[in-house]
This record gives sequence, structure tokens and C-alpha cells, in this order.
Amino acid sequence: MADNGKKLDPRILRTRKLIESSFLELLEEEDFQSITIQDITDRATINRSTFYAHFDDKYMLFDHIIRQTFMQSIKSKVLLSAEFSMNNLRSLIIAVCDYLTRLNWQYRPTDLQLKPVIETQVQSQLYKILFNWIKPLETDFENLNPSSELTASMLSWSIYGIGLQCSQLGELISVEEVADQALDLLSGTLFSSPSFESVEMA
Amino acid sequence: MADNGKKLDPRILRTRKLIESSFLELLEEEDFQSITIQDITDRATINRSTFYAHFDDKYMLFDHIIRQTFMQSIKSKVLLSAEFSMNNLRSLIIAVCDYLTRLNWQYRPTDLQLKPVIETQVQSQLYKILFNWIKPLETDFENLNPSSELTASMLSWSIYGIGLQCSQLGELISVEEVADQALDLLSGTLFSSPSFESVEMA
DNA sequence: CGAATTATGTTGTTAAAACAACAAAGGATC
DNA sequence: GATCCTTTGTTGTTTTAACAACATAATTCG
Repeated sequence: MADNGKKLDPRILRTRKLIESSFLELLEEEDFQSITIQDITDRATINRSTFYAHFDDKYMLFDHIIRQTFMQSIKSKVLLSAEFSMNNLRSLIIAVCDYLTRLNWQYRPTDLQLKPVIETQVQSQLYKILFNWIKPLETDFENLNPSSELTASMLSWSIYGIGLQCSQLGELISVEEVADQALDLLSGTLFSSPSFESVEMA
Repeated sequence: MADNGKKLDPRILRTRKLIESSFLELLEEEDFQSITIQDITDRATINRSTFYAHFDDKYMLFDHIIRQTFMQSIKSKVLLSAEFSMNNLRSLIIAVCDYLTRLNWQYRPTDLQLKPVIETQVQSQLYKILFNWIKPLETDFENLNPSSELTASMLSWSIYGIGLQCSQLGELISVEEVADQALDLLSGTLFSSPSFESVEMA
């Protein structure tokens, strides 16, 4: 997904990694707001102006970091290349819960401005994952079924919602139980659609 | 000592550090001989030809590494800026023993070719340290005393020899005891010279 | 031994990072 | 509100690293 085929100059890769890891380190030490570009570039041992060759600003960097860490976390727990199945959906839900929970603990929740950024990135990445899963299931009766776009959108928001719930309740609940409950609800919706008649529970 | 006043381009510092740490990592994993320039530069995420902009070859890099790690180790245990005293000399002896012992354990002793390189670097650095200590003690009766150069040379080789002895005997002996014995021998020699009449034992 | 592969150094060109200097926006302080 | 100071973005120039290509040791292997 977004796997750039062209070989990038090693210096670019190195510089980006330095920026990313410096920023992640700083995020564990202080608030997002109080971090300056200079702080980041100092720690990365690069020039301040070089930062702007890679990212528009701090916010774009944060976008990128969330997208990247989210996809890394998901890829380590879910086979994105696999086909759609209730089991894969379950894994995805649990992975999202885990990610958002970790995010809640790892970084100060003081920055209210960050929540919408995280929301946008996580939901849009979920949409892409789900759309790639669902698209192949499209039947010939397109007019009878909800479109893959609509299904992916709805599912992505549902899963984001579940993840948010989990991350807020924290240790009080079992992630797996929540995932199973959510699957029950979702399966009712999904199986009413002809596209999903072949998708069975394990 | 060799403290270059001019500000170096951060890229140069970063590249050198990357080369140095990659090389040190590789030295812990395999023999010096089997390490290629490509191995080093791959791990350092730099281009192979960039290596040659910083070091002539693998051997020059090793020279530099020994010099650097030696001075780092010494500086952490001896105040080089201080003046000459038996106590400082004792600290220096112990520090050299520690360094050479660690070198013996850390890296494979299979590379016989490395010993002379280490010898050269350690002795020459010791010479510089000792010369800077001894020089201020020179009296006006230069013709009566052994020159600072001769004294520094003799002492540096003596201390290197002590360090070698310690590193070979390993845990069998107490570094401090050896240092004290050596100091007894050295003080006999040193105190016969008018330059050292003011240098007392603690 | 001889061929094939691999490692070493070198060179000229291209792309990226460093640097310095600037204008402008944002915050703090009086 | 005026002032000072910090941070932000931008730009043009210089320096360094990447790259590709080459010739030449040095190794490996049949």
C-alpha cells in the first residue's frame, strides 16, 4: 500500500528516519505544542531548513507519524494481503484497539488538538484496508448491494469507534470480548447483504 | 589534545560517527580481516565511496578507532589537564590496564596483525599525555637531566608494558597491586632525577 | 594453473543537506 | 500598545554524499 517503487536516495531515507525517531522521542518527553522544529532537527543532527524539504510543518509530520506507526502496528498483527473474513476482521478490530490504547498511554493526552488528527489518519487508513478487502466481493448485482465504498466507510468508522471505546475504558474490559460483541453486531448487518453470503464465521 | 577548533560540517561528524559505530559493531561480530568496506558502509547507511573521503582504508579506520576509544577511556578515569603526580601516574597505569584488558575480551584475539597497531597507537598517545605532564617540570639545568622527551618515551613504553602484562594475566591479579609495584620501581628511577624532587607520593 | 568472482580504490557528475540571511508571525513582558 | 525575543517559513549559494563507471588487486573455485 503506497509502496513507492522508485529507489529513494539513501540520504532521504536516513534524514526522514532521523526526523521521525527524534520526534517520537520528544513526544514522550514533552507536549506536542512545546516541541519546536529546532528541537526536532537538533536531535536529528540535521539542519532546520532540511526539515522543510521533507515536511510542510509539525502537523504534517504528526500526520505522517500516526499513519506510519498505525500501519506498522496493524501489519504486525493482521495479514492485509489476505482476503476478507470474519477472523481477519476480528484481528483488525483487536489491533486497532491495541494501537489506540497504546497511544493513550504513551503520549500525554493533554493535547486535545491531536485527537482529530489521529481520528482522520486512522479512519482513512482503515478505509483503505477494508476497501481492498471488500472490493473483490462485489457481485454483479451492483444496484442491489450497498457499494464497496459505503460499506468500507461505515465499517472503518465503526471500527474506529470500537477502538476509541476500548482505549478509553482501558484495562477495565477485555479487548477480545469487545471485538466479539462488535462482530456480532456487524455480522447482522453484513450478512443481510448478498455480497457477504460466502463469508462465514470460523 | 588535538581539539580541532574549526566547526566541522554536521554531515561530516554524522558520517564519521556512523562509520565508527558500524565498525565497532562489526568488530564484535566477526574478525577484522573478514570485514569489508562495503559491510561497514552498508551498516552505516552511507555510500562506499564516501568512506574513502574520510579514511584511507580499513587500517586507518582501525588506527583512528583505537586512538579514539583509548583516549575516551583514559579521559573518563584520569584528569589529563592536571599536573604530574604519583597519584595521577597511578590512575593512568590502572586506566591503561583496564583498557587493554577490555580490548582483549571484547574483540577476538585471533587477529595477530592488530596487536602492533594497538601498540603503536596506545604508546604514542601515552607519550603525548606524559610529555604534557613532564614538560612543565623541566629545570634550568637541562644538560644535567634526562630530556622530557626521553623520560616520556621511557615511561610510555613502561606503562604500555604494564598494561600488556595485566591484560594477559587477566583476572589472576589485582590491577591496583600491579600498579603499586610498578610505581615503586618507577619512583626509584624518577626520583634520582632533579626534575622530580618536588613530586611526592600521596 | 587459469577463469570467475569479489573487494579495493579512484573519478566525474548529480542530488541532497548545510548554511546564512531574510521577512514575517506569534508570545511574552513592561 | 510598543518592544523584545523566539519561532516559522523561504531562498540562493556552498559543501558533502550518492551514484555509476572504471581499472586494478586479491580470492575463490573448478
